[in-house]
Amino acid sequence: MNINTILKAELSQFLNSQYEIDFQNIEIQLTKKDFEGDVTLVIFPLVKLIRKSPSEIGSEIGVFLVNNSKYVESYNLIQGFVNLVINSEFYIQFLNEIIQIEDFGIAKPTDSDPLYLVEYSSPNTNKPLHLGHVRNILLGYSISKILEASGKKVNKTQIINDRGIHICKSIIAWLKYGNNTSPKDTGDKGDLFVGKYYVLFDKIYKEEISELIKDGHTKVDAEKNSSIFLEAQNLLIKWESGDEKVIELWSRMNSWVYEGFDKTYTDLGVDFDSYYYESKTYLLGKEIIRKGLDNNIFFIKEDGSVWIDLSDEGLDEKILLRSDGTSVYMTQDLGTAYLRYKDYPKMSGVIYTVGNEQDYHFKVLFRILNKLGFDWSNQLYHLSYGMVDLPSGKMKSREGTVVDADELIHEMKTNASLLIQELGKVEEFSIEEKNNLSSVIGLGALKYFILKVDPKKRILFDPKESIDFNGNTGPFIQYTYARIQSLVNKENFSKSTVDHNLKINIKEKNILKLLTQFPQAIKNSADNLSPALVANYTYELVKSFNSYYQSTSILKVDDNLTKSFRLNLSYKVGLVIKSSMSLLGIDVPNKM
RNA sequence: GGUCGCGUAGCUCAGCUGGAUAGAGCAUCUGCCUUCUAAGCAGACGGUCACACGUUCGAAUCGUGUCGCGAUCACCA
Repeated sequence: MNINTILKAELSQFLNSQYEIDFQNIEIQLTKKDFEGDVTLVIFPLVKLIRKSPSEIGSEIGVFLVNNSKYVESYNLIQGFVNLVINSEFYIQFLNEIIQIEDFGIAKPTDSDPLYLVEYSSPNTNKPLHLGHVRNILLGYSISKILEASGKKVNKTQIINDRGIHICKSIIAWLKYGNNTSPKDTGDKGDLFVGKYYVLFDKIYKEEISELIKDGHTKVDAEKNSSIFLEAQNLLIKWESGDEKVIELWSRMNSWVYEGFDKTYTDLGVDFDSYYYESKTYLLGKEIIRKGLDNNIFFIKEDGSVWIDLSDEGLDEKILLRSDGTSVYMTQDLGTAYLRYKDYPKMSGVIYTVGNEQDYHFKVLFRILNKLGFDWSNQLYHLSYGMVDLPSGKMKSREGTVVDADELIHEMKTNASLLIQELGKVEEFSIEEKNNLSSVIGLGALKYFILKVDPKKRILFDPKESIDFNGNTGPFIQYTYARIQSLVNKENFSKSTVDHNLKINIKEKNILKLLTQFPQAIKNSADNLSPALVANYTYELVKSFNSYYQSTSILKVDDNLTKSFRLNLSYKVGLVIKSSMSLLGIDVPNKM
């Protein structure tokens, strides 16, 4: 039951009978604050068609709707805007309708719904996850949930960058200085353990370079001739040739890293349905390039490297295979894309959650796939998001100026825990309950902080200033949910049908108005690939409810009908908050 | 230099496909806990929507240009 569609139908009936015009696109929007009314019709578009003044048309429509529509109580006309007051009956009917639907607004996709692959996280296996990954992971996970809620089947996936020179660097440093230890020996988290050797490699590499420069080499020359670098390069060649010892070592180190990543994913409350590995797709990429060469889509330069020329499309030449025949980033991505469509032939699209520093890369990737004649190339979307910057500038893993994901999660929980103690609301909680609550609130704050911002905007994160727990934050929303649970539990509430003739007040109407918009909010969020829309919707609803909560004694009325209505309303708001937060991957506590 | 993105209150951000007097939070100030949880509520203060021109009944929103910030244009990933 949607008031907009009802009104549109009634209006087009009016226009048909009075003026014999068929006009479907009547604009209906929410009435602004400070004006009386619930919804507003913008009648300027009709002025030209009907050739009457806005005020004439407006009052004709207003009178018609008041007389003919079951739900329009009154109207007022201001400068070409017809504000309609919708009656209590509509809202109560609406509430009665949705109270019966447990997951109001949330679709449950079936096998017949279109399938989308959402790729996110996509880490390198040579170092731990950092704040940038956290934004990526939260965005990807949330958008998967939102797509599902809007009726699409989703397969959450990642491409794991498990091969290449960067892993070889960690391996070399470990071989030289690792004394054959494993994360178990040192007690480190696996990804952290391997990351340490990556940092160590870089340190030695830099030392060797400056030595070589001292000895008279140029910088470029020194970079190419550093012995540790040559060792890493040599290792990569051995890896590509399938050297058993190297492969064994490589997969052992990777497995440490995966263990570490899994821990972080669990902490963040995200998961995946499928995994792709570059080590398994880069050869396929090479094959595709060979075919492209046969079809003259690519060309070979004198040194043997393979390129594509996109200069006629405003892009430039792009390398696809190095002169030594080894693959580059693009090679792997071509292979991965192809493999995915082989695995899921009926797929309706792939969404790549990758930072905006790679906008150009994806533009080129999609163009190449198109040139290769894959008809699915226009179903690929790059969900591009802005970088997370620190006050000191960009995060650089090699320089150690990164905010480590695990540390950040830990810190958020600690801060939440301190606040819980301070507020002293949970003294009767067990240690376990307190820990759980700290985790829910700390993570809620972190997730909401990141997701409420438009993905394409960059975020400035100051590690010194911890994320807020007041105002437009995750904990604020969680708090409101907890209050509602408290009401519901206190009364042993069970849902019921509310009497049609009850009159509702302004605040109740505002809340119900917002509830009617929940499905639309999800749809907008899915269409724009932006969890921020869901986040902001939730905040509006929560604010509105809080105001109601504070000004109305929800439980303290003599009239049982009114009390029942208030409880039903509160209960439903609670459910919508919960659904909405779950689309952001945020849990809500029953008590806090 | 080319391309892409961003620029809204002191700070952090909303503002959906153009609509009325541009909205929140933080910070500052004023009230409100013997009343369902004060992580809250009500209010005050705070704006040349970077700038200019254009499109039209109407522009923060669309177009062009200028300025500022960022990203990118590698035999790195």
